[in-house]
Amino acid sequence: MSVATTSLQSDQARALLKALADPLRLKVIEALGGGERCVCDLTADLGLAQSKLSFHLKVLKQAGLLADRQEGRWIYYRLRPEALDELRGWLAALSADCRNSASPCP
Amino acid sequence: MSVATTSLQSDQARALLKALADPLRLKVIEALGGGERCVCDLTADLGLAQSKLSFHLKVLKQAGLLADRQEGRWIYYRLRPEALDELRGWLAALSADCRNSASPCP
DNA sequence: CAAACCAATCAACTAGCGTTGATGAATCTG
DNA sequence: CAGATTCATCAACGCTAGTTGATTGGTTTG
Repeated sequence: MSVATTSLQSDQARALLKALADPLRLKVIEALGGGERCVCDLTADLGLAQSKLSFHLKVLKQAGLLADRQEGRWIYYRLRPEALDELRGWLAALSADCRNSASPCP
Repeated sequence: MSVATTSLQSDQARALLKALADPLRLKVIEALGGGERCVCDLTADLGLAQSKLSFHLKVLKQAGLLADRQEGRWIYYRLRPEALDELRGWLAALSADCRNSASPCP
């Protein structure tokens, strides 16, 4: 039996999918895979306009994929792997359901 | 060690995410969770314009999430759970990577 | 306190995505 | 073969999401 992570609603899953389905945001996610980073580092590493990055960070945060923390005038962002795991669980349920499929219409 | 399902490229994963990140397409996916269906059934069940459904089926098929098959003048669509599994694997890798994260910048 | 710095926000613009209604291609029925 | 049925495709439109550059708010430094 698996650890009962309260399974996602369809809408919540869609919000995560939508947030992830952008090339820039995916790069941000991957950049944060290595650990917590402040915004100024991310702009430098990814070569992005500050405004642009800020927009995407907001989207990711609102989707629940990122958490942030302020320290002085820097703001550090980090991944929330729980969000990824929840999405993974949702996909697993979807995949499982479709295997014991009913017989095709005759 | 995990079963080596050749892990997805970032771009391929993004294509899947993008295809899934639409309310209508998600309903189609869920409708096909119960097994193979022909287009006319889907339009009826989901209450969609034929043209609209056809558009989304194309998107899902191009992303590799669906497969189809013709029988007479009907066309049956079905889920490809492999695609969901591949995406799940990709998410797992992402989640795993970000756990053994390097120490935050000092 | 003034200047410098970091990041969020805003308004204006652009482009891509989904919708709509009509048309076309293929198959079956009478 | 003519008409009907099923589905894909197309062009035109509208809307939402992302981009851009400037401004604002908050923090630190001199």
